[in-house]
Amino acid sequence: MSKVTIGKLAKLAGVGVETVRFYQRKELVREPAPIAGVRIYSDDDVQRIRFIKKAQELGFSLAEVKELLELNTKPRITCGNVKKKSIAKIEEIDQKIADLQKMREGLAKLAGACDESQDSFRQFKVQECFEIGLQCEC
Amino acid sequence: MSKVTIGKLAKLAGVGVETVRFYQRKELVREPAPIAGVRIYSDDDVQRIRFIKKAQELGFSLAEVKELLELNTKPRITCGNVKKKSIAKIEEIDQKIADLQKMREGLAKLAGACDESQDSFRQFKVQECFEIGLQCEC
DNA sequence: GTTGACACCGTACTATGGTACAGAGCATAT
DNA sequence: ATATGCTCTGTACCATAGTACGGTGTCAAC
Repeated sequence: MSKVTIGKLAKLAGVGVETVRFYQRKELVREPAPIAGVRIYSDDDVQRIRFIKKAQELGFSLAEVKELLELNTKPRITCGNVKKKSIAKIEEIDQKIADLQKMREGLAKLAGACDESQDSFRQFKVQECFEIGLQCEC
Repeated sequence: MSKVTIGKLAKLAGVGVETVRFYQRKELVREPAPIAGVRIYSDDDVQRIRFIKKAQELGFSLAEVKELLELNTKPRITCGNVKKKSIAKIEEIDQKIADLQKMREGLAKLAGACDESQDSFRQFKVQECFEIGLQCEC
């Protein structure tokens, strides 16, 4: 359990110092009591920031990430409440996975058409490519 | 193939008129030549905007969405180039899916712990919950 | 004992992705 | 013929998520 200052924390988590402070202002990351004027952080804080970045890349806003994190950390939250919210989040995630899979399929078809004749490549059309909307005139 | 004006287009796609115009300025959506001062849109445009919104929810920025869309629409792009880029995007998508699955797993464990005794619920700990960083003190 | 590398705090600026007018024109319903 | 509802162009404003910076303090090395 490494004890580090904010600079090292930021580096370990792959963000800037200013970003850490920003997350603290937003109450996404805790602000330990300063010891002799300096705040000391642990591995947990590194993990937490990494989680924030990951979740963001997956399309969650900071507000949503905060909600996710609070599932775990809010002291007053009840068991049933946690369960309900967890399940709602799982459903959201399942939807995202399904959408990503659709997108993946479309891109795979597009890549596949590139292997065929120029002719079939040229005849490649939207509808076969992505039901969700890419247009193709290759 | 319905022919609609911008208001209907926006409604069908589930966005505001101003958002459509914004996408046009960003060259994400075409701007048809006006007929008697009014632009007419088709189903393809609806689909395209829906795709943009979907991709955004999945964590792609508008710049990335533009790239995705241009895989299909750029006239000068070569077959090999399309293939290479498609495959790169597919890998990105696979990573996102994997991350979402990890997150899903963690949430499922959290929800599961709520079913067990108060005691096991209380003993629930970070490490078992999310390797990627949620903290639990339930 | 001063120079450098951090830490701290606060404020200001930036980029992305919209959202909201203001002012003008057409079109059709009353 | 005029009011309502839409279109058009343009500019200005907004929230989110950082990023940068100025001024201060402390400690450690040289």
